Amino acid sequence: MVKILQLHSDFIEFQPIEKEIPSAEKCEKKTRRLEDLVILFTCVEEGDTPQTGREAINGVKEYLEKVKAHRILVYPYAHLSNKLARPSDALKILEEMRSYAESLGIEAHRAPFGWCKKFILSIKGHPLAEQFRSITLEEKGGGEVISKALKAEEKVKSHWYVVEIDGRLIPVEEYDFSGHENLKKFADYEISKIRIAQRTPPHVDLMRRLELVDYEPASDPGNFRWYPKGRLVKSLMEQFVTEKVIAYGGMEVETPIMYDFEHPALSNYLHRFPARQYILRSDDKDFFLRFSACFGQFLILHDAQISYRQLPLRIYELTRYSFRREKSGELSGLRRLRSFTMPDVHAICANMKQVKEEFMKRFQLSIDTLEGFGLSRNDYELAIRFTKDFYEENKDFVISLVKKFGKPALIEMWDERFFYFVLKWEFNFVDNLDKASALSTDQIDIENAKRYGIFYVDENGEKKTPLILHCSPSGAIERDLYAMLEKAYRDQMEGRPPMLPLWLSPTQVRIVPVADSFYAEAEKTAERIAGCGVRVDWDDRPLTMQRKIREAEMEWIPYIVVVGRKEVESGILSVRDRRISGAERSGKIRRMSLEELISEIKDLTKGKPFKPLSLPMRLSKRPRFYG
RNA sequence: GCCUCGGUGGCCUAGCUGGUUAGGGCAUCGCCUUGGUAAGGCGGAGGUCGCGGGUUCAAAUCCCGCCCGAGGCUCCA
Repeated sequence: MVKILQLHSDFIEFQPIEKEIPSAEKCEKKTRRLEDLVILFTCVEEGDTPQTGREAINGVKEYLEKVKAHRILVYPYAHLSNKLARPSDALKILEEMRSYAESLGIEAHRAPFGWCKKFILSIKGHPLAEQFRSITLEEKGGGEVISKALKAEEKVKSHWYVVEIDGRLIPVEEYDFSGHENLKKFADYEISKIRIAQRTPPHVDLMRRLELVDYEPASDPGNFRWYPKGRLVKSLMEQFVTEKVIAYGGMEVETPIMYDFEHPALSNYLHRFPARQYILRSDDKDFFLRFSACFGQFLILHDAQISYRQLPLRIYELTRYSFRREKSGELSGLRRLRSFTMPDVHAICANMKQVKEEFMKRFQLSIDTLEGFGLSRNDYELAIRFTKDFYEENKDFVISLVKKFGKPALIEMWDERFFYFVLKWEFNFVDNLDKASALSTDQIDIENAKRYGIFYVDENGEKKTPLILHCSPSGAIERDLYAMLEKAYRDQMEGRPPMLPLWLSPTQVRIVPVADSFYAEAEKTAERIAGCGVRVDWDDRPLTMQRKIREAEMEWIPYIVVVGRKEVESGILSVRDRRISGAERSGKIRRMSLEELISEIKDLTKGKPFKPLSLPMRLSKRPRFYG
């Protein structure tokens, strides 16, 4: 097996110092310098042949094209193996590599063999600059140390289509996107990866200004602090998804956030994603922080006694948190974090027929969940990704998803299966910077039941391996909030009042007394409303009424109630309704009784979770957390 | 990780072709104002100008190194 440490470098300088073996090559002891090249620290093992060397160079050539380099240096490097080839064979193969490379039009150099050399080198910093390869003839490309999954992904050949609701598959480049501008943006983002924006995403300013969430400089990047209002909103969102999933039949569990690196069932799964976890050392054991809820649930299912009678069987956890150590440059506000909250419901199914039925239910569940966050089908785009084989056998099923969705969808088709799933779909949100990211998703997993030893017993008493569906009906909660804030920003830009859905607004009703002589009345009103299960506060600060209204508007409070002499005398409230556009400002004021206001709010928030306000009801008692 | 941009009281920011006590706005504190649907007035306090080094008579300002952040590339189970 030829092993190569392959380094895309700015330069190398090397100088032979003394012979290490008697058969060392003849050479001058002077320093040589080469610039802008790929260095191949190469180790030749027993059994390698010149053909192995040529094969290695074929791989190198592909790489050179990718990184746009033209020069290589074959540098003998014995330290990559403990079963080295005989020096004479090794030298022959190394020279073969050099000359073969030259025959391919590559400028190829070789460092002298058998010498102790000193060297200085500078490696370029891009992601592909450092690679390790090992080449054997029997198994082309096999035995590579770098992640198989990441490798596989590079090789994946994708074919892109848009599918119409009538089932026609149209190659993306031929599709007429008029009337589907958002889908166009999404497709552009996915395929051509055009990204221009050079500004902070709008939701980042909003999340801080509204005192919802903020960066935490004392933590690792991508780990956020949640202020009281943000925690309240997030907690309601979490509760909402959980209630939805339980109604669908999910059994909620809770599992550890860290797992043993060496656990046999996990290591296999894990080694597909090297260097992306947080590692935690405790005594002399290494743990990783989970990057999804799969582990805990699969381990529970592994130990469970499951009968075919119980299928489909749904198991659910909302992870707070899942951890993914994304590269620092990939992080972006609430859109992409290193720790995030993820509802994850798995269903184990006996067969494809059951999978299909279950899949449709979860598709609807996901639509309903996003709907609850105020995201309608106009706000996101469907992508469906599958292998060619799966599509050929299940065309109707795939099309039925699109039909149910009711809009054309983006299709990615793979020639072969490189992942553990044969089909997945996502709902993708496109933000104000034209960047897309996945919210809800579901996958058909045909691999992990076996990997984790999950079985059910069928009607004949035989152990069977099920299929597993992985669904997050909302996607990461943080990302839902990101989508809501981005949507609100867009509303504002287009002249509509930005706001969160009523059931998620931290303050639903703000009472503003006209003067401090009405403070007692304001407080009484607030308390009556609070007693009915509505989040209400009142502004007792020494400010003008106009000022208080302005600040309430800037907090996106849906109902602002002014209390003064008129209201006390008539018993009718003056309610400023945020949903009524500011164009005809006087139209914003609605006259209604306390009971009418409360029943309107109850009505509009029906079926959604409620939590009481977790801040003092008197504004003067609240600290300012940001700004 | 690389590239680009940035870091000035809690927040936003002026100053940055080097030169008085670093200027303003918001918030905070105090006083006045008691108001009818998006900013009432006056005053006070609050600053290691990210960190370290260098150049200079003199550095927030110029140079070097580092730290942190954002965006882009890449990546996205």
